[in-house]
Amino acid sequence: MTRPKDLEKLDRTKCAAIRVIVEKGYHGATISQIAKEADVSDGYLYRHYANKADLVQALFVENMNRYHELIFDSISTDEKVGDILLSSFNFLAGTVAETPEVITFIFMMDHDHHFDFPETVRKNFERIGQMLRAKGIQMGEINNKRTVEEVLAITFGLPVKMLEMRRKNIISDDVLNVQDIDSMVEICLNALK
Amino acid sequence: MTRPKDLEKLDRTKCAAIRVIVEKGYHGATISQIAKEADVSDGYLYRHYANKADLVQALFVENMNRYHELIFDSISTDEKVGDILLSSFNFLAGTVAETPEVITFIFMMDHDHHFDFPETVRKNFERIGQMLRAKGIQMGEINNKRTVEEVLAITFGLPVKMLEMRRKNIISDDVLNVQDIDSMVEICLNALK
Amino acid sequence: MTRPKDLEKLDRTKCAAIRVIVEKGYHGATISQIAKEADVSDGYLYRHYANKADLVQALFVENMNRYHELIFDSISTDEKVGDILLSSFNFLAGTVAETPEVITFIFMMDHDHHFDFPETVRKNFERIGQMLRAKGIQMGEINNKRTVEEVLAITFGLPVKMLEMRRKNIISDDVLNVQDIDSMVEICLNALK
Amino acid sequence: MTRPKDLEKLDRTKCAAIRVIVEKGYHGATISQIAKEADVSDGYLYRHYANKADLVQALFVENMNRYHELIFDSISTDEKVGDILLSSFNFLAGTVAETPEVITFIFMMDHDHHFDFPETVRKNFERIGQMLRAKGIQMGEINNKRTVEEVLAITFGLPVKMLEMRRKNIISDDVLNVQDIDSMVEICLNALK
DNA sequence: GATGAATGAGGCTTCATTCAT
DNA sequence: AATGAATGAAGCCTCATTCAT
Repeated sequence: MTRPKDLEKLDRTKCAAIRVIVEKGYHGATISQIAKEADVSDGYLYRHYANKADLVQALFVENMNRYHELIFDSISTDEKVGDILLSSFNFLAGTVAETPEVITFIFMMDHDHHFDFPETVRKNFERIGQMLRAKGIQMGEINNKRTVEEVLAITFGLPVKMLEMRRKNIISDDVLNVQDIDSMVEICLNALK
Repeated sequence: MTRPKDLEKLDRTKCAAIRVIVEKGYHGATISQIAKEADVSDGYLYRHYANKADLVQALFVENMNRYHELIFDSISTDEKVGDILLSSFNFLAGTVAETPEVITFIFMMDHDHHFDFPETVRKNFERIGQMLRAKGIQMGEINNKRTVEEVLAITFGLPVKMLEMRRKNIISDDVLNVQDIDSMVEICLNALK
Repeated sequence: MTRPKDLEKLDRTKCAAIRVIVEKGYHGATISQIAKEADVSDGYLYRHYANKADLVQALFVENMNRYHELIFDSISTDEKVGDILLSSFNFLAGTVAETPEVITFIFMMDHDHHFDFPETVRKNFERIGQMLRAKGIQMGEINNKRTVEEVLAITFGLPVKMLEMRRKNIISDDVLNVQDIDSMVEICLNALK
Repeated sequence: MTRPKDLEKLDRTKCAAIRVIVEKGYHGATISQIAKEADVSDGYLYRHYANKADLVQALFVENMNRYHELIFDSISTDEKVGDILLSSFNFLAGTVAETPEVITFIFMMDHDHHFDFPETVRKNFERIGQMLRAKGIQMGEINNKRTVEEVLAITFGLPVKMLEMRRKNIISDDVLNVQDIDSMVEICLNALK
C-alpha cells in the first residue's frame, strides 16, 4: 500500500481501529466509525489497507510480532523457562496497564474462529513452543511427557485466559499485580511438570 | 404444552442454528440460512426467540446448563477434585465426539467479547469455582493460595483452550483420546497445587 | 429467484429499470433510482435479480426473445425475405411508437462493449442470419456472395442504426412512418443483392 | 508553445486514455489507471482537461476530425462516391490494423447514449451527408429518393456496424481484407441506389 | 400458529477531484 | 508546472425484522 506521508496520522488510525474493534467487535466496528475516531476520511483507510479484513490482519500481525520478538529475545538470553515466563507475563501485564485494548484485541482475534490466522504468526508460535519445551526439559522444568501443544496451552493460553477472565469481570476486576504474576508463573511451572 | 411434532421442529431449528453459527460465525450466520437448513420459515424463529441475539443466548444457556448440571452432580457424588475433572473432561470429549459443533459454539460465544454473557451462567461458574476450591483444599489437591479465579481458569479455561487449539490445528489435529484426557487431568492437578 | 406474488409490481420494476437505464445509461442508473421510480424498495430488486448486471441481462434477454420469436414466426410463414423484413421493421417501428425506451435499451446494450452479450441471444441471431440467407438465395433476393455476417449487418444493424440516428436527432427527429419503413426495406433488399 | 518533451507526455496520456477506456469502458476506466499507464500523475490530466468527460470529448473530437478531414479531401478530389467510400473504408481498415483501439473508441462513444456528442462533429457529419448525396445523385450512384439521413446510415453506420460485429466475434473474427472492403463498397452502392 | 415476501437502514468500497507541497 | 496523498459523496448490496395472508 501507499507509504504514509504522515506517520502520526496512520498511528492514530491504527489506535482508533483497535479501540473501536475492541469496543464493538470485528463486525460491529465500522470503517466509518474508525475513520471518525481517528479524524480521518473513510477513504484514507483504503489507501493503507486493501479492505477491512486486511486492516485487522495487519494490526494483529504487527502486535503479535512485537510480543514474539520479546519472547525470542528472552529465550536467547534467559537460562530458565521460569524467567522467560516472567518476561512474558510482565510484558503482557505491562501492555494491559498501558494499552489494554491491544491485549484484548489480540485475545479477540486469537479466539475468533473466523479470523484468518496469519501463517507467519502461527509459525512463530510453533517455534516458540518447541524452543520452550526443549529448554524446559533440559533444565528440568518441563516433564518430557508434555507435548509442544500442551506447553503452548499452558504458557500462553492459560495466562491469556486469566487476563480475559479479569477483563470480563467473571470473578474479580482488579488490575494484575506482582503477586498475580508470580502466581501465574508458579501455576504454569507446576502445570508443566 | 408443546406438541411432539413441534418439539422436533424446534430441535431441528436449534441444531441448524448452532451448525450455521459455528460454520459462519455469529454475524456470518443469517436467519434465512438457519431457517432454510432447519426447513422452517424465517418467521418461525421469531415466534420462539425475540431476535437473533436472543436465539443465541438461549442456545448458550441451554448447553451450558447441561454441562453445569453434570459438574454439580459430580461435585455432589465424587470425593476428589481429580474425579470431578475426569467427569468434566470426559463429558467435554464426549460432546466433541458426538456433536463437535456444540462445543465449538460454546467456545465461540465464551470468547466473543460482544456476546452478552448470561448472569445465570456466570453465577453457576462462580459457585462451581468456590465448591471445587473448597473441596480441593479439603482433600489436599488444591493449594489454598489458589483463588477461585485461578481454579476456574485452570479447570475450565485451560482444557477449553486445548480443545480449541486442536480444532484450529495449531499443532496437531487428532481427536482426543483417553491418554489426552488423563494428561489434561494431570496438568490441571499439577497446576492447582 | 423468488416467484413474485405481485406480477404488476415486478412489471413496474422492469419498466422503471429500462426507463432509468435509457435515461442515465447503465452506469448512471442506480438501483435506488430504479426502485424509487417503481415505488419499490431497493431490496425488492435483489429478490428477483442477483445484482445489477443480472437485472440488465434478464431485461435484455426477455426483450430480444420477444423480437426473435416474431422473426422466427415470420421466417416460417412468409415466402420472401422482403416480407420478413417488413414484419421485422413494423415490429421495431411499433415498439418505437409504444415503448421507445425498450428499443433504445436494446440498442444501448447491443452496442455496449462491456455488456456481457448472452449466448442464447447470440445463437438466435446466428440462426436467423443463416435462415434468412438461405431463403433469400433460394428466392433470388440475396446474392450468394453475401455472408451470414453481412446479411445480419444489413437486415438488423442498418435499420437499428437508422432508428438510433433518429433518436439522436442527428438529422431529423420525426417518428418513423410507413414510407420510412418501405424505404428501409428497399435499401436492405438493394444491399443484399 | 508546448515543449517536445511535454508533447510526448501528453500523447502518452491520450493513448493510455483510449487504451484504458476501450478495455474497461468509460465508467470502468479510472483516472488513476490512465495516469498510471501513461506514467503520469493523476493531477497532470486535470492540467489539460477540466474533467473526465472533457478528456473523452477531446479525444473523440480529435480522432473524428482526422477521419472527417480525409473524407472532405476525398470528396474534393474524387469524382465518384464509390471512390470516396473506398478511401473511407481503407482509412477505417488501416486504422483498425494500426491502432484498433482508436476505432473501437470511436464506436463506443458514438453508441454511448450518454456521451455528449460534440456539435462540431455532428455538423461535419451533416455536411458530409449532404455533399455525398449531391455528388451521388449527380453521378447516378445515389437514388434521389435517399435522404441525407439514409445516406449517412448506409455509408458510415453500416460499415461501422460490420467492423463492430467482427470485433464482437458475432460471426467471424478475421481481420478485414481487400475483398471485405470491396464487398462493403458494393453493398453500400447497392443500398444507395 | 406459521409463512415468506417485502422492507430499508446501514455496511463496505470506489474513485473523480482537489490542493498543499 | 507537476505531483499524489487525501477526501467524502455515492453506489451496490445484505439481512434482521415485520406483517398481511
